[in-house]
Parts: sequence; structure tokens; C-alpha cells
Amino acid sequence: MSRHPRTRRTSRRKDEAPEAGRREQRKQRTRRALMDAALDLMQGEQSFNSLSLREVARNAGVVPTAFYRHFKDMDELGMALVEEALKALRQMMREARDAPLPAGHLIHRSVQTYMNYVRDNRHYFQFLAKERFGGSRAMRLAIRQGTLLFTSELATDLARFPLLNKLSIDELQMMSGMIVNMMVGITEQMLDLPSDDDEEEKQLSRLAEEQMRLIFLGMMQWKPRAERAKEKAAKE
Amino acid sequence: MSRHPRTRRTSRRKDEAPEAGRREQRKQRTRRALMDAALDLMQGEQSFNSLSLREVARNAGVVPTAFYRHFKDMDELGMALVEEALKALRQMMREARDAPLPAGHLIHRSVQTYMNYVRDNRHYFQFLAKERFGGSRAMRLAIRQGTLLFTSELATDLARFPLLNKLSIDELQMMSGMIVNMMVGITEQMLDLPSDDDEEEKQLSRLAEEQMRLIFLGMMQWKPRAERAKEKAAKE
DNA sequence: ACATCAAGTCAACACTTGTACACTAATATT
DNA sequence: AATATTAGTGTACAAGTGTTGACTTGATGT
Repeated sequence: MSRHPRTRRTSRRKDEAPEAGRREQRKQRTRRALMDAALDLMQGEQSFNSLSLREVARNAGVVPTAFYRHFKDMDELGMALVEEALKALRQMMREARDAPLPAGHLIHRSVQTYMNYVRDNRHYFQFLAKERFGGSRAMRLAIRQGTLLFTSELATDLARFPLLNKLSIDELQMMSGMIVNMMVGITEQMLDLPSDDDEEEKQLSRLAEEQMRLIFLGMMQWKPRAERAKEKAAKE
Repeated sequence: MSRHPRTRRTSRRKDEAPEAGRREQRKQRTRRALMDAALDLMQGEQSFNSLSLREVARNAGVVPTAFYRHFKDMDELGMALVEEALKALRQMMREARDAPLPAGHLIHRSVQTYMNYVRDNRHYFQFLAKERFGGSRAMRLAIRQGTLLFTSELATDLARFPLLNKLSIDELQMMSGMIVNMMVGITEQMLDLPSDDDEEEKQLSRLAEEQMRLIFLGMMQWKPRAERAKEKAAKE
């Protein structure tokens, strides 16, 4: 094995990932093109499994058979999209968590940043909304798992609130489940709005805030089953 | 115009609708077959707009061109299915309303009857869940409008509760919106269960009841914006 | 410099698709 | 009894589908 002193393009000292190599670069580019094409086509009336391989390839400016160099299936493309969309979501959450929490108007701010994020990533959310129930079983499961993880993280965040520290883990989990569910509903309504209707959108965020507030009110009044049973017994 | 004394099959005195005429009868039967075929095919992985006209016809035991005697389009079939599914939903609500409300365990009972209904009409709910976001714009709008109507009716029902009679119409509307949204979430989870998993299902209904209870708690603590503003002012 | 590799092209295949048109036969109408 | 209507059949066609295999051609490894 003769090591050539000349630095080779592809030689990566340890884990120097970003250096891509022209070939790999190109490959990633058309891979992106394929995924974007699929997302684009889904902005209209189509659902993922009504897309055809050829249609996607055509829309990506590539011949149908080239598709196979990247995915063995449309299903595989689908799963890749799910993962990417979920990854984006996770990242949003991470950023939101790292940002210094402003004290006042907490609900307002949270809702606002979330909705901004949705607006900026319309493709992904449109895709997720459609495939949450339309897609293959594998897709649905992946999406459900993703939102479940999201929910758990939200629960641990909520646990830090002094007002809620009396609640058990299960209860917190249940409640963040409600919040997530409610936000999913809001998101879906938002996606059906024309993408520039500011007035409607504001109204929607007001709705989200009120519903969030109502959930919090409920949480603070919450009494676990055991306690309620005791009260009932005392009454008699 | 010679009136034959012989009672003709098709003569209907005034509005005797149920007497159908053999031809019309047969027609309605294959119409049903087509709609059922579509619903059946959607029990699996397929979404509505991934169904082909031929596939539906084949599954209904009829030649493709016969389809056109009933619907001009797959879209038309789709809309017929939406309307039917929504009609079924409305009927459930009507029955629930007419039944004498049992005093105790109200939440428990309501959730139970709803979930039974979902189990018995799995086809429809599966269809609605998938098309709520996957379908054409027309479908989505129809479904949304249906659930909106549902929500309004629920709101007027809630208005009759003595505990909630302080709330304005808007507030009631908002809250029944939450309830409906939450139940949609529960329904979707239920549909992803294997259709005979009693244990999981019980757990799900428990979840639904708790979430419902939490919403009610929130509702009872609710103070409209105006009032909150006043309190805040008083504080200073 | 040269041999290897692999992303993308091209042509061809066996099928499925939506729809048009002419038809059959049972039912309704007169 | 004669006629008109119409749900469903059969055939046909152009267009689109997924997948195959052999190919070009530029980047890569030596």
C-alpha cells in the first residue's frame, strides 16, 4: 500500500464530512430534486400515493430510471420525506428550548413562533398532515412515533413550571398530548388558508392561544382519580 | 289517456316513495355496490384518489363502463361518500340527543356511545379520517363544514348545562370546537388499533374521558378577556 | 495515463388506466 | 302488443405506468 503524498480530494482526515466530492455532490443534488419534486406535487390536490414515480422524476428534471439510483421504491422516498420532515420538527423544538424563555406572554410567544415555523415550512407540514392518515402503515407509524416523542419532550418542559409541579408524569403526558393534538388541529386549519391571509391567520393564532389557556386552566384545577375518590367518600 | 284498472307497479299514489320499481331497485343496488367497493378498498393502504375507476368497478362486480351510469367521475363518487358519511354522523348525533340523558356518569356514557358508534361504522370513519386532509379541496371543505355543523350543535347542547350558562356563545363554540377536535384525535387513534383489541380500546376511552373532564374543568374556570383585563387593572 | 465506477440516458416491455361507441336485454310506457 | 328507455356488456384505443437491460460519459482511484 503506497501512500501518495499528494492530498487526494476524497481523503478525509478523520471525519471531515463537508468535503463532498463532485460526484457525491451531484448525486445529493438530484436526490434533493426528487424529494422536492414530490413535495411540490403534493402542494396541490394530490396525495403521496397518488404520485407516480415517473411524475416525480419528470418534475425533478430527470429520466424515470434515474430514480432507482436513489430510492428503490416510491415507498422509500416517502419514508425519507417523513424522516426529513420530523427532523425539521425536532430541530424547531430544540431551538425553541434553547432560546431564553421570555417571562411574560409566554403562551402568546410560543404560539407565535410555532405558527411562524409552520408558515415557513409549509411543504413539510402539508405533507405530514396528508400522510398522517392517508399514507402507508409504515408512514403513519413513523409520524405517530415522531409526534409522540414531541409530546414527551413537551411534557418534561411542562414539568418545570412551578404551577404544575404537583402533577404526575402520566398526567403531564396526557396534558401535553392534548396540547399537541390541539396544535395539530390548528395547523391543519392554517394549511387550508390561502398562504397570505394575514387576518385569518391572526384569528387562528388567537384561537390557539385561548384553547391553550383553557387547557392550562384545566390543568391547574386537575385532581387525580385517587383524590377525587377520597373526596367523594368524605361527602357520604 | 286510458287509465288501466290494473294497479301498475310503478304508479305511486302521491308520495309513496318506498315502492321502487324493479329497474330503479337494481340501479340502486349496483350504486351501493360501487360505493361499498370504494369504501372496502380504502380499508387497506389506499387513499381515495389512489383508487382507479376500473378498480372500483371490478370490485363491485361490474364492468368499468357501467360506472358512468351512476357517477360521471370518481370525484362524484367521492362526494357521494362524503355526504353519506356525514349523514350517518348527523343521525348519530340526533339519536344521542333524543335519548333521555342519564344523570350520572355523563361523560363516561357519552364517550362510550360515541366510541361504539365509531366501531360499528369503521368504514365511514376511516374514509373521513383519510380524506379530511388527503382529499380534493371540495371534499375537505364538505367535511370541514360537516364537522363545523356538528360543533355548533354540540355548543347549543352545552349551553343547556347550568354550570356553563355564564359563557357567551362564542366561548361555547370555541370549547365545543376543542371537544370535537379532541374526539377526532381519539377517533384516529382508535382506527389505527387492530379492530378487536378491547384492552387498548378501553384505555383509549379512559383517555378520552380524562381529556374531556379536563376541558370541562377549564371551562368552569374560564374568564373572558374583558374580565381578565379588569382584574389586571385592579391589581395595579 | 488508464482502468474502474456510477449517475444519468435511451429504448423497449407488458400492463393498467379513463373514455368512446355500438350493442343487448330486461323493464317501463303507451 | 308494440315501442321506447336504460342498466349493464364488449371491444377498442390512446395515454400513462413500473421495471428491464444495455448504453454513455464524466468523475474517481491507482
